[in-house]
Amino acid sequence: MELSRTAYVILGMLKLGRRTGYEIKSLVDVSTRFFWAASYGQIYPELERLEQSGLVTGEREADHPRRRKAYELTPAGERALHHWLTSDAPLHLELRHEGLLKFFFADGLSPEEEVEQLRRMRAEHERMAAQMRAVEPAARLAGEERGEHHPLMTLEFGLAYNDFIVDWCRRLERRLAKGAPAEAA
Amino acid sequence: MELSRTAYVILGMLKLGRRTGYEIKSLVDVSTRFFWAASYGQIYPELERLEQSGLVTGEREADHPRRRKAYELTPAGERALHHWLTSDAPLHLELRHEGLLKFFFADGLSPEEEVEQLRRMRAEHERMAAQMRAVEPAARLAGEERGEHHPLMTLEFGLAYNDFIVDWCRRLERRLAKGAPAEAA
DNA sequence: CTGATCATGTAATTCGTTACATGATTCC
DNA sequence: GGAATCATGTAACGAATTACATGATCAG
Repeated sequence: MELSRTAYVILGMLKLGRRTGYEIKSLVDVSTRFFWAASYGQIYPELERLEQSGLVTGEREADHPRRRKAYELTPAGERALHHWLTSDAPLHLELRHEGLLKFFFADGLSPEEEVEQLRRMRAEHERMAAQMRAVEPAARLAGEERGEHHPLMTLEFGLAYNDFIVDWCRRLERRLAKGAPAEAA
Repeated sequence: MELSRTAYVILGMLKLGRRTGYEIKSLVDVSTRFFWAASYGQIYPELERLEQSGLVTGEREADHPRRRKAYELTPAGERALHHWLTSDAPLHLELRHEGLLKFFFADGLSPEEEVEQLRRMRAEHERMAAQMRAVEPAARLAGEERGEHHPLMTLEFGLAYNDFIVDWCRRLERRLAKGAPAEAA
């Protein structure tokens, strides 16, 4: 029974608690999104499939003021999640970075044009870092309350990661500003 | 005239010299692949489209021992490339990292299981770094000869980037080995 | 009462990979 | 002579985004 990565995102989120598709999507958008995104177009059909295969159970909540269907993990779902978490299958690793792609081809640009591009790339990573810092307090609180430290640690990684790229951009910008030679580090 | 990112990869590679589709693919596989991949299924049809729109010209090489079609940039192709390189359109930035995804959900794992996963993630990044180091001398030489420093600088970034992640994994592995508390950095 | 948010879903489209098919040439 | 590499292409499939449709409820 091969599951998609998105399926595991869902199983993982349900391990953290009973949730609707909408809630899963909202959570993803402030947490895993930075290294694994998911859209409604994936989540709802995948929930359907997971229920069909008995890895999750959905329940219409009659008490809730809104019409909604909340899901939780079945024992089989827990097992599937744990199996994936400990499996030695090759990891899907993928980076698509248009800023780096442009930089690769930047030999024809003037120093001014190049600095401008580096600034734009840096701005994007600063924006991401800011978004992460915005959710950090909530993540810290939730983590402490529930004894779950990994979501916060992943967030810290994301911050360090973005800072790393921001620093790299900044160094190059400075060097180019000083009538710089384009020599490597 | 909106072009795909893959189209720009091709234009960029042709800016560096006259090339066949096969050669472009080979080059991509040892250079941009780490932050922007491309397959034959994209390259050949895209070359066709680019020729149709007059951004590249292809020529059957009669002198060459093999039957092949080499392409080069037209002035319009050069302009399109330069326009993209200096444009302020939002950058496509995407990271998909199954290792981080697992780490995010790792609160249920035993320290041993977690260390094992971190090791696997580290191994993948070490492998990538090794691949980059393998092509580094050639990239350095080619860059010096032709005065094109950015491909090499991008490679150096890739190395630093992978080392950054490798270090992060290593730190956590050590902490976990010491009967570690899972506290954040 | 009105806009924001909660909530569920689907259809169309785009993007990209994988696998296959084919054949020539070069290296050992 | 046979394996590796050069070389071009396509078809099928899968993964994911975007946009759309729909409607209820909540906050001001």
